[in-house]
Amino acid sequence: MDKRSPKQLRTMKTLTTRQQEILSFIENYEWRNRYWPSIREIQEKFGFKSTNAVMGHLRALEKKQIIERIPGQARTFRIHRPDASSLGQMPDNSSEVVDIPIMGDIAAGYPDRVEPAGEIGRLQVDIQHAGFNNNRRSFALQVRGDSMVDVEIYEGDMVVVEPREPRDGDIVAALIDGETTLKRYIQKAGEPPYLKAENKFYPELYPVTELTVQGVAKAVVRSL
Amino acid sequence: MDKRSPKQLRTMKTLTTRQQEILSFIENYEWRNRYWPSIREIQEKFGFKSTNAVMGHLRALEKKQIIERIPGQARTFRIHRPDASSLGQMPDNSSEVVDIPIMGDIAAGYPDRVEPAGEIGRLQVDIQHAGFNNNRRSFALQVRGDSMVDVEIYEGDMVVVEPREPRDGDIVAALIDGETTLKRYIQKAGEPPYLKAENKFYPELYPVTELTVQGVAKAVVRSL
DNA sequence: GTTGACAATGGACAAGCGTTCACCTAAACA
DNA sequence: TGTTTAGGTGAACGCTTGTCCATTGTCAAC
Repeated sequence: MDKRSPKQLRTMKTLTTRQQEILSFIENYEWRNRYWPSIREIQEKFGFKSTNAVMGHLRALEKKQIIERIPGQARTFRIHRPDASSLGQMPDNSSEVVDIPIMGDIAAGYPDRVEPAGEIGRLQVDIQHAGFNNNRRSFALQVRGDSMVDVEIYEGDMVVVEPREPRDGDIVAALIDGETTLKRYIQKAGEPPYLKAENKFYPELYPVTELTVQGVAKAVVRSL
Repeated sequence: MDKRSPKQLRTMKTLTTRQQEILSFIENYEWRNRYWPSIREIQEKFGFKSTNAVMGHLRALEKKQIIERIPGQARTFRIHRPDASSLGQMPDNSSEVVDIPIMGDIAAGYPDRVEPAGEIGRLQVDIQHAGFNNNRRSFALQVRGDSMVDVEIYEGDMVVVEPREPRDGDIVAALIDGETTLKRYIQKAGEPPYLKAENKFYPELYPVTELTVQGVAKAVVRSL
């Protein structure tokens, strides 16, 4: 057991919830806009009534060497996190996204009917390759969870999904328990089809009902 | 022959020398610093005695839709540079799809100079995401070998490579022993850069010489 | 010879924006 | 019980920075 208190643990390198939120927003903002936010923009986003609230968090992040700033200069950040799995998470705040949607959560139906709230980013993918026709309603879906790690699809990856009837062996985007996940579609002759996770620690099998399968995964795109 | 005079040609879409210089500086600045320059920094770099000299060029670039700016906000640029080479060949007018050659083997030099024989397919991708929209001469490279399995890049995957100067931590396409492979580019302050395989069974380090690095990997695409 | 794009000077204003000082609350130490 | 850390309010100061006005000059085109 780690004898240190939660407090002590937090003061070292880990970030507090608030700090993580601030950091995520900053990264997210730059990712969307290609430039950094001003302190007052951060303030506004979090509803602070003083810019100094932001300053406190920035100072903390700077002391922990997560971010670096150039004193006195506007909108200049530098983020030291080579690890950057952060791109994959992007909590919320993606309000002003302009382009074609990456659906973070298509829980409640077909992608056509999804609200803008489900969009967590933009990505235009069109692949004419190996049967991936330049066709209609394909959409990108960002992967959460590790149900497909055995076929090398990881959290944060984007999967291009084409809405169509699945065939045996296809990887499909499926609606299970109100959440869209990736599963392998299995259909043997004379038997009802079912879904299967590609992770040996997830031995679950899922029945296929109407509206379960939303489309077939055609490609994985991961930005580096 | 084009009957229009050089002048007329220039007024359309091409940039004047000065404008090209300004644009290059801005792009370059952002590469190095990860944030945009202020107008006075541009002014100083070019030795202008008035900020308005810069303003004129920026207005011109904006009118030509090369750059975009947010009025009144500091250090906010957005650079739209549709790849000149791709502009001509877009399949149908599906906005900004770029088709990227898939090079099976780029052993003998820069991708520019590669013979069409090295092309084993074409991949039509348009990703407006994480800096990938800046594709000048991007090309796709099919991965052979397992030198990058620790970052989940596998044999058969296609990596989209953008020719440009690498930064510390980038994954780069590098020419080693007459063969193009993927490596991690490491450059610590005050030290010469080197390349490193992302596979714990490949502990090799490689020095960086001229012509070694061909570009920076921006995305992985795997068709399922 | 006039027009218009291009390039640049010089000065000044106002908004954007980072920074700081004083002060407050709550929880976690020691 | 006093002290530290995280989180926040409120207001003000002043540098940074984008913007605008007036003016000058060059060069090719009409």
